[in-house]
Amino acid sequence: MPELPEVETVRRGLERRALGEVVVGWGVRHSGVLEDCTAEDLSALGPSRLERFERLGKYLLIRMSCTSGERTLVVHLGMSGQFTFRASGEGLVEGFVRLASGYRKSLGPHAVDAHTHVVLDCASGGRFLYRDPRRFGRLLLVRGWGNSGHPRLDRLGPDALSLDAAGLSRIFALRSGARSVKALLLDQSVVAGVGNIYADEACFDAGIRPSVRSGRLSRIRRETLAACVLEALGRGIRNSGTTFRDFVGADGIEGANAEDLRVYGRAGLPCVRCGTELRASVVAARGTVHCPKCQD
DNA sequence: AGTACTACCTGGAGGC
DNA sequence: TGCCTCCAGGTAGTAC
Repeated sequence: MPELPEVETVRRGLERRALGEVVVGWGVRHSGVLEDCTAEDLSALGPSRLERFERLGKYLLIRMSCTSGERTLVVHLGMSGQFTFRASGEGLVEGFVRLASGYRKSLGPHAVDAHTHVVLDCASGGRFLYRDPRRFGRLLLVRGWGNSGHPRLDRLGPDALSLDAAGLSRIFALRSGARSVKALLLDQSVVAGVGNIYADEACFDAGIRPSVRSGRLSRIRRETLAACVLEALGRGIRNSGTTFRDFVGADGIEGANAEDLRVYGRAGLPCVRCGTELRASVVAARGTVHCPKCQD
């Protein structure tokens, strides 16, 4: 479930740890994760210096200088993707923090296992691992350093963090209609970066029921929702992302935001605001949790 | 055109 | 203990 805050956490970790690394070997173990490119295409890049780590919505954009020119490695983590970097000589991070859910990894995040699909070896001896148990994630290779050049990128609306609340509210006004507020938030062509967790959190913070028709929101409530979306995403980033199962940052460390969630994953538990039992439902074909008293 | 639904994929949880 | 079924969810493609 890597959404904007999780991808941003990975991006910051890579920027801190792996800027300037030169990839010299591409080990593709499961080519199914590659989209519109082949393992041969990657190998043909030659030594590739990683110049910048950027992000657009839930996509990680790795800007590379290759012998054949500038390329962007586009990474989508899908539901369970991990993109980690271990510097040469750096010790393995063994085991994970045990979560409230009780879940715990048996393998270190930097161990190559059956779910490790791509291994990038660097001239320094460092190594990137792309691991994704559920295989919803994808790697794309795009020419140049732009934010377009592939249908997946071209379809995206503005990145949520590129907007202020007023700008986001205006976009909501333009794109609202018969569909639910939750469907609006999840549509990456409206605003890129919001997924199921932060959509539910933002709706709770705004006091808006996720199933409400987006076109029925008043201007004031749209503005509140926009502010709450940005606040929920910001909180997620400050907490280094939400880990329910698989998410880890570039260093293999889990995020702490799961403990800060108000509604997601808390169906049946009391509302933090009023104590009413939180209700589970399906909205926009996604598991959804809301407070029947605080949200209307 | 806008909206809704489903396939993809796998591990984990729960039932028996 | 082990087998089975169901569930989770981001995106693209299809259907309405």
